[in-house]
Amino acid sequence: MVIRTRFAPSPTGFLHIGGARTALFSWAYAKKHGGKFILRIEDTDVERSTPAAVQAILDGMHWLGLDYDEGPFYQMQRMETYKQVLQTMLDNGTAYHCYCSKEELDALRESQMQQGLKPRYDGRWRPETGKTLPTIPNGIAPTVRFKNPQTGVVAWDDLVKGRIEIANAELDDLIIARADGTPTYNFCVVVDDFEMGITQVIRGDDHVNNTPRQINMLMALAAHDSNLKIPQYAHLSMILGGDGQKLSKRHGAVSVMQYHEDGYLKEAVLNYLARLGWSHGDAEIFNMQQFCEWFDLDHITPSAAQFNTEKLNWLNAHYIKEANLDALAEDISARLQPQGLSPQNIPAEAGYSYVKANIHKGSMASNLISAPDLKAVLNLYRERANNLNQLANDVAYFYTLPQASSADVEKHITPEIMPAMQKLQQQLTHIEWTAEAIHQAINAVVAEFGLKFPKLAMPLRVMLTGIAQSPSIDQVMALLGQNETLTRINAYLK
RNA sequence: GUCCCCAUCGUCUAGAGGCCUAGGACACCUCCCUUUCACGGAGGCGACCGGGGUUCGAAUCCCCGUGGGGACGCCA
Repeated sequence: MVIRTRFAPSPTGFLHIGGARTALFSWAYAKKHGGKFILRIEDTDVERSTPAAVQAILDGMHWLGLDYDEGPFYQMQRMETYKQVLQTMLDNGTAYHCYCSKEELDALRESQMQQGLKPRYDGRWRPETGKTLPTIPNGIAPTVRFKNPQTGVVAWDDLVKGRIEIANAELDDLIIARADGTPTYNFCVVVDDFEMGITQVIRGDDHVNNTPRQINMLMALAAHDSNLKIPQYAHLSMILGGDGQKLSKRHGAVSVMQYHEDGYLKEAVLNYLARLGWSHGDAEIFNMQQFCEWFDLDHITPSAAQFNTEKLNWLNAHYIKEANLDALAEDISARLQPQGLSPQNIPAEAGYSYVKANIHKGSMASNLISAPDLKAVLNLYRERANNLNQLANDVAYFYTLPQASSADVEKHITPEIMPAMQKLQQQLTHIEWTAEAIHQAINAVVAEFGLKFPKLAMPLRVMLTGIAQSPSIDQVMALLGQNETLTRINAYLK
């Protein structure tokens, strides 16, 4: 049997982290078994569905690389099918018209709640042999309800939660078509999962309660269609926010694209999500190919998982170190643009001063030199970064003049070290511009003045990078370039 | 309220009756490395919700509590 899974989001908002994990698991399950992954947009709620949300979902999936084999299918374009099935059910008596008004239903619910009962439809329009139905009121368009069995139990072996049984007595006759004739969610899901040949329904925990109703409908349909097979169900428990609270629009339910903007690599997000609720022994770091080979439903935890940004950061750091340098440079370059810095677009011959002229409107000296190569810079910095925005921020001083804080200047650039700095500056003018030679030059001055290395390295950091933390200062200088290094030092020597 | 689900370090998890003195990872702490900050390396702290069973033996199975969550829409 060919495995067919689907991801069926409703386009009422962006693709959030929970939806992304559901999609990831469905996708991986299909990949693992050489099956098909189908994308279906559940847009039957005309009020809340928007084209923008559809696009947001598509964008999110595209960013993560969750490609689908079929679809996207839009339920609103499948109306004819639903109407046909609806008519069939009406004809064969598995569904019926209900003329209750919303007000009537609300009143019913309220009184049931007050009596401490489970709110449910009381079946007043449910046809029964020997029962007289109320008189059909004027001016009320009826809804269609599914005639749910009233006795017995519905049961299924949930692929993550195990066997679940629910008494039919707990279920009422749900509305499957609105007064305006449009079908509702539970009905469309049933028709689509059947017609699209879905073999495993992998979805959120919040659908557990819908499952018995859907199975009942499927069975009603099956009675008239021998091809129908009931899919297997796997219900994923939810992802909680870092504080253990449920994620919601107002509570940290961030769009998956937000992670992109916030400086995360898709590899990190994917790896993190894969480990949230699923495990493969002690494996923590693995790529999607590996994941697809390992993935199974047996190792999904049935309990809810809390989102932990710290661990995501750790994975992000790992993938930044592993990233392809060209791709990384492209990404960082894009993150530098908003700051007016575009290292990759600088004409080689224009060089570094070109950038400065554009940023500082000519306020800097304009020695014509080359801007430091972004890839080389990133290679030096990626080891210490766990976020792309942070990384972009860290390397920005290579392309624009840094502004040191007065605290750092006071602390490190003391009058006492100025003679040594002066000497170093002179030495720097006539050496070969390599990290090694620079290192030797600093060492020589340090020895001559009886200092410790950091005594000179720290002020250099502040002068050159604007802050007191950086990679090896000799390497920074080598990359910054001789002219720019001297220019920045001179600015402090006056 | 009713029904359903869940329960191992702070967090993500391993664990399918003896391999458990409960393993790994993130975070945290200590030390090492060191040219600052990071990276990295080595250690450390730290959990089976409670109570009853079943069994020679239970984190693992059963029951009851407790706690948490979900669902009860002409939303999906």
